[in-house]
Amino acid sequence: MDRKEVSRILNEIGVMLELMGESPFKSRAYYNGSRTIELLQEDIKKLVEKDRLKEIKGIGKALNQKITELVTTGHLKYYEDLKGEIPPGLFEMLRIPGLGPKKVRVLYDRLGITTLGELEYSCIENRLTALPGFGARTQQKVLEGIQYLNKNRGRYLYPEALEKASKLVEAMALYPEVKRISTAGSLRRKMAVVKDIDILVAGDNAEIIMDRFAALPEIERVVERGGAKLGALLDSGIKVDLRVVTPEQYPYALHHFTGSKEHNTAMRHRGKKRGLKINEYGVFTEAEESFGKCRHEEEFFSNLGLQYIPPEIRENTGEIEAAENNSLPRLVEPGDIQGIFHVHTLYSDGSADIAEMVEKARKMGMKYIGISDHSRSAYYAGGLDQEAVLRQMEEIDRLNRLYDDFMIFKGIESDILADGSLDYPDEILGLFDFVIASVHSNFGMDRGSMTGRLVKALAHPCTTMLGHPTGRLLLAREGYSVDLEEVIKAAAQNNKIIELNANPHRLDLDWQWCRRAKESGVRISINPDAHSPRGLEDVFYGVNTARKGWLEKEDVFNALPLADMEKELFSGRRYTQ
DNA sequence: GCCGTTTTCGGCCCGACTGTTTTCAGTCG
Repeated sequence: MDRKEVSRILNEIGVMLELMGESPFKSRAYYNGSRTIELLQEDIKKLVEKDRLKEIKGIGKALNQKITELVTTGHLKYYEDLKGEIPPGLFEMLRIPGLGPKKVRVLYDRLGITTLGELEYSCIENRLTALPGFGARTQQKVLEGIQYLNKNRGRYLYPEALEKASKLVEAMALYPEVKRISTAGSLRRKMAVVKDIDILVAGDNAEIIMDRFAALPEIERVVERGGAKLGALLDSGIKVDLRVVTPEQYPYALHHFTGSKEHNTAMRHRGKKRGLKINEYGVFTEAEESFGKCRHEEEFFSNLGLQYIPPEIRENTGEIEAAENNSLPRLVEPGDIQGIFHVHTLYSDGSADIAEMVEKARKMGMKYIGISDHSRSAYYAGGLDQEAVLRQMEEIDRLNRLYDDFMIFKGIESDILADGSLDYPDEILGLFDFVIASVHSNFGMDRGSMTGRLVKALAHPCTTMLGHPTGRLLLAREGYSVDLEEVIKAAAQNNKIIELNANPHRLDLDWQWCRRAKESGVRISINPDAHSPRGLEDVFYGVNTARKGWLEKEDVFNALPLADMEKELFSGRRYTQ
């Protein structure tokens, strides 16, 4: 059993313990354990073999024993017993806003409700109002919650949420009462998928600011409102939380509401050890006096003896320790990107010709572009036969003569066939400046076979990089089952690049794995997988993910200047007969 | 269930908001 699965089970145990009314600290121990395993850098099987799990902070005797059982046998009796006691429908009920473990437990104990359907029926029958801690309002909210769940899965891709949030922020910034404003939360941390939009405002009159906000045309409905906080639904269904603080509180609140929760928790623990209390209003000594003054987040961190931690990496994965030691990475920036690979054209399923893609790339300030249409097996996408490959190469040669400050590299996105081989004979593959090897078929292979398939493709001398390594489509499709640890190892051994597919529906490799690749010495190419000129801009979503994965300029393949890239692609890497 | 330069027992991050209550529990972030 792998790391991800172990992490999922520990988390589920935490939830079940809450549902059973166990000590909240006990379930928290499982949540912490789950998170720790999820972010584990080392191979969990090896840790178990060497009996080194117990050295990890947060893994004690009980968790050590349980994780060991899971990893070695694939089962955990404790987990299965718990599962036997709790109807699966209770987990779904937890997704309803306003229902937590305690209330779900009451519904189960008193009304015997075990599914969303039964719950909806009980609401309609007006049975919830008689329960302790419930009333008419709660019953109505539960009913609405069920309907909302049915209508919407409630998770959104980053670009959609960003667009909506930016509109709200721009509109609010025009009001004189709004002194400062920013998005916060997962959106500011640039997560690939977000649940809601958090907006923080500094101002002295919260009531007026909340009135202004509630009156914005995008706001469909205000669902909660207090003295400092307003929750609303947008017409698109996205939940927005607005929080108003005073200008003095703003930097602290911005840090607090940016999170992540895990980062904040660790920051507060660290503060507490130094006799400081950290909350959204400030940093305070034990005598409740303000500790240091700050106008910006930079000062918030420096007052606490830390380097400035960029929002993207506030995930409590070592950033606080690094900030303490002055060893935070210098994260890659959009301006570091020098060129763009993985570009489709009219030759296969793109919507523009090579010249149009080149012009757009040049406008973006790029110094090179790597054209890579689909290979012949990708019938559905108009994959290129050998004749088309040669024709395209001639066109690229012709276009290249037009520029002395820009380079078009000849490439292909070659399907990785089921047996791990590439889609053309080596004589053809050897003609390309670069080859992206990607899986587009036989997604259902078992983990071992799929891993072997990718490892074999990476070992091919003509392969330059591995495209969209897991094949996932966010909110739509799980990736294929593959052992990324092995894939990264193979990339390192063969000196190959791994793509970070920057299409916002993919963002594949995920940020945790970017970091793992970096540590293994594997460089990442941030590729938009563009099918239109506009699509080239997706590369910047990939930069977000790369930053979350602690990548620096040196870790990013397409941050290489043109001259260095020419050396990379025109020297020994290619297959020669 | 985890943890310990005061501790192997007694803590465990913190606060706002809602709806139910009449002083607070539960939920959420």
